[in-house]
Amino acid sequence: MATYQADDGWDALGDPTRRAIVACLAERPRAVGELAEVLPISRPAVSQHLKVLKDAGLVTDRAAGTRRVYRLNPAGVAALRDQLDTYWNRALTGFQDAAETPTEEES
Amino acid sequence: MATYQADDGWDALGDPTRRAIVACLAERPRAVGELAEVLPISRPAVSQHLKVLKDAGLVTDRAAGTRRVYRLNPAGVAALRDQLDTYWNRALTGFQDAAETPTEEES
DNA sequence: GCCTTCGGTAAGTACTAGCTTACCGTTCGT
DNA sequence: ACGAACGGTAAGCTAGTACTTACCGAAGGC
Repeated sequence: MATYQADDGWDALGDPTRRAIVACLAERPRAVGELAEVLPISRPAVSQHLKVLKDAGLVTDRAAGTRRVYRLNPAGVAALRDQLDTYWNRALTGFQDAAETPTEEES
Repeated sequence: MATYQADDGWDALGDPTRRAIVACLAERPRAVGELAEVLPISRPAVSQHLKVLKDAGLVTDRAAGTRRVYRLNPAGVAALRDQLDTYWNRALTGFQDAAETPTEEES
């Protein structure tokens, strides 16, 4: 298998093409061929990316005749969102001591 | 420059090591050397990752003597969270028509 | 039944990003 | 002023991943 196996939703979204797929599926569910028409890559490449996204739990697929319709998985997206919330809360509660010192370069 | 330039916070979080750094900085701000002690990589590698995270707006740095203390940037984290919210909302509002058809393999 | 459409898989290639060591500038301590 | 600590940068190597074309199975239309 030359395809990449994502352990994590973050790894899956680390690729710009996969983010484009996710953004596309956020509008409405689409078949593999539809995605390949929009994106600047071949259809097999789309399949490989969809496999990664599916393994990461970010999309779900459903057979519809000969076509296979992929849609965004809200649960997977929510999982990432919760993790970001954790970071965000820790960053705020732990240390506001330098609220007036934003990213100074040097003296 | 052999260092990777992230266009996006997603690209920055696409790397497991950078996620470890972010998780570490979420607890409390740390200097570069402190991070290098905890992480299984060399100090220059940490520096390179911090540059990527800084360019992505996920961390901020502050000079403290000879040391340089990095901390998580709540604004950067919030930006990613908002984007996930958008995806999440679209996924829910656009198509709940198949709420009872989760990831079936085939007939 | 046949052919077409659709999509996943295999094999192979090219590029890029992450790591290392080596080096240099800066700041503090004495 | 000298030395040490801290950290950013350069150059180079390696690994892995994103892409391609070719092939194959499955489901529908006529």
